[in-house]
Amino acid sequence: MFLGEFQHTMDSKGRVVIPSKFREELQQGCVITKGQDNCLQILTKDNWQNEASKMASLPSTDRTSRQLRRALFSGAIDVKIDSAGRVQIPENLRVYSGIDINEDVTVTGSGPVVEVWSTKSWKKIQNEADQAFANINEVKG
Amino acid sequence: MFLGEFQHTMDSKGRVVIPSKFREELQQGCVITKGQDNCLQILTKDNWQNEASKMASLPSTDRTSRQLRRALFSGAIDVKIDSAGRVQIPENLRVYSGIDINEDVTVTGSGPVVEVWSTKSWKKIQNEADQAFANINEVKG
DNA sequence: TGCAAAGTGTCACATAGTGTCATATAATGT
DNA sequence: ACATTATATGACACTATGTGACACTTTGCA
Repeated sequence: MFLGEFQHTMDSKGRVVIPSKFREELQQGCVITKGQDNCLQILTKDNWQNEASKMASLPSTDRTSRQLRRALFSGAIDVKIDSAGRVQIPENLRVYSGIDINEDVTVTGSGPVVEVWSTKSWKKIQNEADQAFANINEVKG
Repeated sequence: MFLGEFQHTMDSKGRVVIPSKFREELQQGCVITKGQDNCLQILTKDNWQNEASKMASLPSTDRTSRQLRRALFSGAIDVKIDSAGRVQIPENLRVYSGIDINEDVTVTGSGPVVEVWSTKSWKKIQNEADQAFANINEVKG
């Protein structure tokens, strides 16, 4: 279970530090994929296998299934954490997430997955999320 | 399992670089075929055997099956990766995929196969694919 | 046989990616 | 508060990869 919010920067070579609290779970291999709202998701190997196997069972004769498979696999990449606790984010995922070289990055624990955001996008999303959370409490309260 | 998206160009002699991450799995021989939606597919030898035998077992009484089979077998060619990590794409497959000499090529991992696209076509398909993917996630979420 | 076109092999350069280290900053325990 | 440890980040050297160039080989055809 991943929890918390961490500020980092993407270095000049396109690498991002994984918060030390998350490393143990991710150390033996993890997969980065495109997530919702232009964030990136980091999944453990097990978690990824799970997602991927769902795809394998879909028929390749069906256009939508093919498209799903393409989106999932082409948007994913398996990475390993280097000795300084960083992972390399490939070009296409940098573009997708809007994280440029030397820019601020927010890494969040989001239960079963880790999410990586450009800090700009994160701030927007966070406002929305907080708002939604506050409203729910009002209703319940 | 092939993952990721890579930009290359077709050189003046009709060759395309295979991303280094894919080479190990393909090094001991692979087959290029026509794929769906005007992409090209690169399969490992094993995977190809598998596909081929599926095709062979389709009823030859069915017109669609015959067409599929012709496309698959007549469009297929086995290639080897040269010392610079490239494969030669024959004329007929270049035409089929719409990849011209010196043009941009997108190579994607799509689970069990590698797909090769003219970057133009890929951009179109990718939009559709991302859409399909986003919809699924919303339903799940 | 010679010529033209297509394909293959090799090399060198530029750049992107990787590994490592040193310093700066933050977290932790006493 | 202080010392100690862990973590983050920039710098930089090194390696791997991608690309263009070019020469050589093969093929098809006049």
